Amino acid sequence: MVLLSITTIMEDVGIDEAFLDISDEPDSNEAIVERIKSGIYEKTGLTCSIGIAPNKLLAKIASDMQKPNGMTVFTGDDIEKKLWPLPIRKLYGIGPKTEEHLKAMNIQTIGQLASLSMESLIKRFGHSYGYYLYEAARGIDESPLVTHWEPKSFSRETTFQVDVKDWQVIARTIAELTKEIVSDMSRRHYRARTINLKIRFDDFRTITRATTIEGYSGSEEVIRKAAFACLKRVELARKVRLIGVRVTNLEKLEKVSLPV
DNA sequence: TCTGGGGTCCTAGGACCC
DNA sequence: TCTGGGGTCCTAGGACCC
Repeated sequence: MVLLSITTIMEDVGIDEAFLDISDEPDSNEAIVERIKSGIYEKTGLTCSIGIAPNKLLAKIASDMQKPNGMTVFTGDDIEKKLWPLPIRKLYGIGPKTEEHLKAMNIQTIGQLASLSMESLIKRFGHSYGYYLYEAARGIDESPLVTHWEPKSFSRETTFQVDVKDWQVIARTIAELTKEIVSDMSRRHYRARTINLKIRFDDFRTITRATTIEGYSGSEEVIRKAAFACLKRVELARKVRLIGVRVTNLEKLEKVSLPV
């Protein structure tokens, strides 16, 4: 609510982050930051860090630069000075695997990443991600704020305290997870066509199996049966550490309640 | 560094159809 | 009968984010 009083163009990112489009706000950056900080402090007693930049990618990085209770302004002119010296891992979308990969190529900073050609990045990382890295290293990000979205999947998973071998326990767990998912789904008025089962073994190997059914369903029985059909296709040679169930391929039901 | 849960997106390969 | 191209759907796995 604090943030919505600033602007209604807002994208929630998880529980404690958001992007705000303040490009049309008449107040100065400093004034807006002050309103946000004091508003959040009054409501929650918490401080926050704020980044102001021409796009989401840079705003995210900027907000990270002065961590407790800070504010960083990033302009298009700061790319070389502020972005390029940073380690690659600071770039949104670069995780441990890509970091490792790039370091093996002797790329340590975002600036060094920016020295690679688009062709070589696409060759190494595939079309979409290679192109993303090329642009991100230059601070380019045209992605709009997403103010409304629909879920693409519902899932539940659980890790056992002790690795299990007992088929009964596995089956019961699948049934329980399914029940919770179906409850989520029906509360939010969705039905699904594809049911995924995820199993992690005691050696951390993780496999998935999917079943796509004839039409969309929100029936606990139908979805549980599909999950069991997936389970049948798994060779349970090792103990199981984690079980997960996910439904994808969703259809939103209209407010007028339809039979499930 | 190794901890868990709920998500998203991407890629590759196979099946099937025209 | 064989070869090949293009499109779509499905499955399995991987990487990343909060």
